[in-house]
Amino acid sequence: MSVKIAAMPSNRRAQPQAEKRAELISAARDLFVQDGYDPTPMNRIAQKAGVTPNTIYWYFKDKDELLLAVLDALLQEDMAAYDPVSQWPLADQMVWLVGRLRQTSTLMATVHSRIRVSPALNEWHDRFHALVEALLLAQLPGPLPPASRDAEIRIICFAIEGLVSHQIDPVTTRQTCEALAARCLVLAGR
Amino acid sequence: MSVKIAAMPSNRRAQPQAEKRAELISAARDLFVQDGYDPTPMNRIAQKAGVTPNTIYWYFKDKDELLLAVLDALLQEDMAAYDPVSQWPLADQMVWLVGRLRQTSTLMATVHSRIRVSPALNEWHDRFHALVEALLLAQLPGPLPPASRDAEIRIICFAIEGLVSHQIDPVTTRQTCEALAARCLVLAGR
DNA sequence: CAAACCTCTTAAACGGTATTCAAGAATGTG
DNA sequence: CACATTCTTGAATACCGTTTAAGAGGTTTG
Repeated sequence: MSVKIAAMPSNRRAQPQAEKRAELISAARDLFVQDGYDPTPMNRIAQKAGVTPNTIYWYFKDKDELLLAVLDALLQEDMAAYDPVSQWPLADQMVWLVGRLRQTSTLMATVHSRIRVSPALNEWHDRFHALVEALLLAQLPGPLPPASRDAEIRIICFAIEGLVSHQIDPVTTRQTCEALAARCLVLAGR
Repeated sequence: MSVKIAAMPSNRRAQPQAEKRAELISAARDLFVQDGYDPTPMNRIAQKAGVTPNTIYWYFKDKDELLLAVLDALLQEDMAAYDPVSQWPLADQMVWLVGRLRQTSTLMATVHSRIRVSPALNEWHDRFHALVEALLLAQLPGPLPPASRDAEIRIICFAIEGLVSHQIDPVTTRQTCEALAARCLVLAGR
């Protein structure tokens, strides 16, 4: 308790730090999306990134924390891709979103099944839902009565989740999205 | 290739067979529902049933097959409990169903996340959805145009799944179910 | 320059998992 | 009593996520 009291500045090379982390996230993302979370051993992630499994644990506390980073990366990509879509008709937006999320549907199922076991994942899931609901709220036509408005948003949100996680043919998917959008119009027109 | 050609009649004790199997299913059910599928080792299931882990593998091929048997048992109970409920108003039925399924919501998430990995579980899930949709179809008020009818059933089904798997307070749950039922009335009245 | 230090990497080990194997006990049949 | 079938088990296998202890290699400091 003598010498090194406040002498811990963030000194060294900072670039490789972020780069390696990004490489690990990228490798994990590919494998998680393709094979699923549970079936992908840390083994293979490390191998794909050209590293020993232990190395991952210097950058991430857990396999769960790695999953969290992957989810953040995917969400960021989705948000960027959504930007131009936000001008489309509501039903088309839903169809687009379903198709987009379907590519990572296995991870969506993983998130739901790990919510009870990982508090961090639970928080991420809550933030994700809040985000989607906010986007949906901005897209609803006209002023709706707030009581039914919230219910409507929840229904749309859950329906999208259902369409994503159960593989359903494109025609049926579109019909369902049209039905959801039509309902909002009916409510707004009243 | 000489002696025992066609000498394998199904002879022995048949009662203990089914009893032991039922005990294993019961033990697994309690643990799966309480702690979840993945966090429950075959270890503990065997211990709760007063058996060695290996014994389970004489009655069930897999942990997945054991899960399947548990799901069948739960479904049977739910169906029996639903019988009187089938006379209630549609919204009340939904609220009841959500509350009922919530008790096994962790298993529902497990099923969804293991669909891609276990064909048998996938089939079970398909049958389950077909069953729920058939029940819903019988409950829809009046004759609906078949195109929107199917979409409506899907939406209700997915909304119920969403209400079950995301913990949502009772008031919000009821509001959502009322909104779903109200929509059907609007469509039928038109 | 050298010593101390921090960042990063690794080989090896640990505890836990589902599942399999080989052997044996229990139980009805001839 | 032999015998085959049904059931049970102790031990082993293979894999997994994670930890530990040790060490390279560059950075700072005296």
